Amino acid sequence: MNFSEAKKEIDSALNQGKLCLVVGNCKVRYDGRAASKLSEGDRLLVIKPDGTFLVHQKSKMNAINYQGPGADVTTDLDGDALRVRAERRKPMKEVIDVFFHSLQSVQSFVMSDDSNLKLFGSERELADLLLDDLHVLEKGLKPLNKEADLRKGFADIMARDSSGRLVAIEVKRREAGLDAVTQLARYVKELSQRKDEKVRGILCAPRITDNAKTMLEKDGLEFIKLDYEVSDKAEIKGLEKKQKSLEGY
Amino acid sequence: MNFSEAKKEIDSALNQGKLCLVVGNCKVRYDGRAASKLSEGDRLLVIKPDGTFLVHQKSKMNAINYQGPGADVTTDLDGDALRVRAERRKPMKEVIDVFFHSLQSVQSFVMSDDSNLKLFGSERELADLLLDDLHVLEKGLKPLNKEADLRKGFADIMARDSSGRLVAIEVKRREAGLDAVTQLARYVKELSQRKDEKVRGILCAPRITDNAKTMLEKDGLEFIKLDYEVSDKAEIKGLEKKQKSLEGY
DNA sequence: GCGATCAGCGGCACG
DNA sequence: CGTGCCGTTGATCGC
Repeated sequence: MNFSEAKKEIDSALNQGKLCLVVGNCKVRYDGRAASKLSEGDRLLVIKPDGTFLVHQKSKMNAINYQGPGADVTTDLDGDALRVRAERRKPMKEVIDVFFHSLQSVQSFVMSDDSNLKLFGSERELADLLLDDLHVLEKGLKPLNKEADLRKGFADIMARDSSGRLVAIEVKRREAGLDAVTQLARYVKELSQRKDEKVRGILCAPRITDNAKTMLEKDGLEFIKLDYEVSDKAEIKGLEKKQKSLEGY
Repeated sequence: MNFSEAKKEIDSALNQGKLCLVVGNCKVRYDGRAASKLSEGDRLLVIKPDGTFLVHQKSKMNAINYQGPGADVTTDLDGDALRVRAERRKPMKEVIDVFFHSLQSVQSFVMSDDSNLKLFGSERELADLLLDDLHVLEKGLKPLNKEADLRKGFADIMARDSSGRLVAIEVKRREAGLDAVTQLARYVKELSQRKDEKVRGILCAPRITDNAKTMLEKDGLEFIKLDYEVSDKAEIKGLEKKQKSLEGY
């Protein structure tokens, strides 16, 4: 395909707010938050109407080079190559240059789409469901306001147990690692200082790594295994108490 | 475009290890780690030779539905729609069904590409550079990374200061938030317990949020502002000591 | 707009 | 293989 035709096609697509796909052999250069070079190879370039700019190789899920929504895309005939540039200034100045040396295809499409994804099984959804069934965790647990105590990030669920102690509950939709325990520990620490009372911390997840469990126990926190099913409607399938509090350290 | 022709084209592309692009109006359903529904709209489907399966809407960087490398892709004429399915069993059973009701384009391409990205400015690179210039952080700091202290999760750099105290240094390539402080605090805590001596913790980043700085100071940790430039070769531009130790808590 | 956190995170490196 | 953690993380939500 001819470069100047290709340039026209891309420019026109950009102008009309169409999705533009370019396949060809290219080099890529990026300079911004980091910097990168990619030597010649066949790639797919996707340019979306919102400025999204994706350079895909033949494997892997993620684009090898990219620019998010809001990028300014321009084209230029640069000697024996067609240069497509995506530029951004918002977080900081960033530039991607794609130098096409040969083209397999340039196409553009009108994309009409008003639909939003409906997702089931998010952490938020699980926490909401659990809030309505706190007794499955422990008898006598009474929910407090869900997330209002701290402004700078706090536990998913706050509650009081049957003996009146404050309980911070962190829900994870997948295996909990060290970071999850660290996070809960921070919440418990800050809360107990703020409220000047002992606070329990419960981590709910379908699984926990060995290291995380060790650290959690050392910190006097608790883990409750919580499996769930997703099927149009996120549902809590069951749970298994595995670890009780060690009463401080 | 005709569905049965499209099916043939896609099947052939899959068979020959080509990149396949499909643009058309479709519905999408996903069931796996979570579940989702997406009603009709125009989308781009990218199928890579390694099984990568991406459904892109007209905006945003990330695919709205996807399957990673290793997915098994099949097609089926399903009444008045062309169904393209990506199935995976590896982490767990996951299925995406894309139902095309009309097609704008089906194309496939041979993709020859042996190049790897050269990236400059990664955290690892910054840490390595800093390791060779520890004095810019503080006079008398001596690196001791060869000890390879902990296996599972540890500070980027370990050193000893002029008075012989152990120092854990965490490098962040971007603004440090609460999580970065929490992470460093965990390292320092574990290390001081393990080594049975007081350990200093230094966080190096171009910026730190207010909350994070507050927490860091309360935990007796230190922050050193560390700017850098990336230009073909990651370079440490300068630094600014901002916060000194508060001598334990 | 900043900040904290989630994500079907993905990907990598190391044990 | 698990596990920790970085990422040009991106995207969302609350303030």
